[in-house]
Amino acid sequence: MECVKLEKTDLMTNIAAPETIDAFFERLTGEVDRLPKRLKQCADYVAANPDKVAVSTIAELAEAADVQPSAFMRFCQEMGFSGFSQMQKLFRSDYSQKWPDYTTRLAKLREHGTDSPSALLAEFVDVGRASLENLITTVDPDALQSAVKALAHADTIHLVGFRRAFPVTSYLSYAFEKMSVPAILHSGIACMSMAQLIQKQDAVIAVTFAPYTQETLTIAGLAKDRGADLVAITDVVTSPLARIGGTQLLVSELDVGAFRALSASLSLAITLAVSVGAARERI
Amino acid sequence: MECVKLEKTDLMTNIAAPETIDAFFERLTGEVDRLPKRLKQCADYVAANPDKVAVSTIAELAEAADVQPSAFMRFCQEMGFSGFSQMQKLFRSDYSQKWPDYTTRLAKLREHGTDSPSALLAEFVDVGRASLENLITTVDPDALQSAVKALAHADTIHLVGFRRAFPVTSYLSYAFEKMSVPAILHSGIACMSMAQLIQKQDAVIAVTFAPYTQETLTIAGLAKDRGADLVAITDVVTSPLARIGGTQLLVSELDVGAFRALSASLSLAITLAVSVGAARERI
DNA sequence: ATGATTTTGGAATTTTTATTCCAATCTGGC
DNA sequence: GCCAGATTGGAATAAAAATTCCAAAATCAT
Repeated sequence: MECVKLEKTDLMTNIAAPETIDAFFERLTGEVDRLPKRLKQCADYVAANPDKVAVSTIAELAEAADVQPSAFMRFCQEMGFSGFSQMQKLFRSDYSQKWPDYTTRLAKLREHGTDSPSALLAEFVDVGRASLENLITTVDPDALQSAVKALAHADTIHLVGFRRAFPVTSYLSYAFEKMSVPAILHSGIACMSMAQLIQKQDAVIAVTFAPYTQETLTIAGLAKDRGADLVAITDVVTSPLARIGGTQLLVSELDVGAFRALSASLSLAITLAVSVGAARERI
Repeated sequence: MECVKLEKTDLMTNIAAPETIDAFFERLTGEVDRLPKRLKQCADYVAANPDKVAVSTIAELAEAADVQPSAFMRFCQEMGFSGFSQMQKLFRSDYSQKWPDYTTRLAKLREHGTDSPSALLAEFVDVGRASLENLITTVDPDALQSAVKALAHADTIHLVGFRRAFPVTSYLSYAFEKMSVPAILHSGIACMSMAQLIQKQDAVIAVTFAPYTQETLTIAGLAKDRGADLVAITDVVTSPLARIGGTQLLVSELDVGAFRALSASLSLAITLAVSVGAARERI
């Protein structure tokens, strides 16, 4: 392995920068032996702490690797980047890879006219997978546990969620029925409110995502006033539903264009239902 | 080293900055109602994308939240920080914690206790992902294409699916309504059949999985007899629904115990809806 | 409507951070 | 031990980012 150096154009000696983290590490492994001491220190540090690169300044990294900032800079260039900033950009985007910008991706798909149904399906599958992965970080195990507890002790469980949230509540309704757990699906048929059915010893599962459905908020508020337990399934902490109180279960679902996947919400719902069903058997 | 301004005590503006992400969100929840429009936009964006805060500049975040950088700055101060940098520091320290990958986090959820709700959640998430991956291979692109074509040319689209399939049809109903596509959800309310509404020029999306719902099969058969187009979403080729004819879209959903995930079916449904919506616009 | 008060957008300023440069220091071959 | 080339440290500079400031716009109470 002799080092071939192209002295030619000292200007553009750029051997394309790695475009993925994998490519970066591949290159790093190949190069690490022929790096001088200080640069090797950088390599070792980055290999051991890849996550730090995204959120630190070059000075911090240099200090942590026990090296001068300029040395770290040279390391970045040695790896094919124009400098630290470019390398950091790669590390930052790799993290957000789980949160890609599907909205613009879809727009791109559209303008190319290649929006075949199967391409769209691939998008939704991708988004669904990402949402599911995300679900396990946004849902707090303790909150889930206490939601189950509250629901297991309720006389009757009320299911409240309309429009986009209706698939979630209707699925819950199906699951509870199958397990003989007394649950009422607030269906909104004939615009009749079933809110007055909610008793103190009952519990309510309310589901709504932005833009929030007023009716759901109203019923949830009413339930809280009556002293019923409330389990709120919504998207973010700033959601009006989350602020009513009760146990919050947060699901941030990604969307493709104007439509949100429901995979994560449904998975959370069925988990809740099955856990409650099991818990009630034990009582 | 923090210089705490104490001279101007016009308000209790010197509340200590949140020291954990949880404290931050708690504060955010309490404060969000007080915030004016632009600042609330910041709050919503941060609540929905906490991860982005760690790896973006204030300008990037401001743009994403559709706000001026100075507004975002004010938001940070409103939350008790001296400025954006201090707030970012908090988010950055939290960032490293959640770097472990999907598999690791999943394992962590599982070890919470075998029959705990979170273990079950891990299970459903896993199964959902697998179902989604499977979906890509089981759905035939040509079948999907011709389903879209049939639905795009229909006068009215009828949505038929009960019990476990009802979340799918109700979601379709929501999506079609949003896109102003004429669709009727056969709800089965009061056991009234809406089958007689189906006309020759209409199309029917029928959804049922084992054990198949008789009512769905009946309506699908009737639709076929009348000469309406039929799109069948079901699990296997041997399903009685598939044997009625029409375009088949097969979804093999995995299950956890007695309960099947719905992620794949929902994703297929929304794909169908969006494709049909787009196709009808082009006509 | 009217004026007072809050909120906002955008440019100006300050601070921080990345990058370059070069002299000092190593290293290995003779 | 000396030289040539490679490597390093640290100061100097450039670039980018955060923060402040203030006039314009919006909102509110009267």
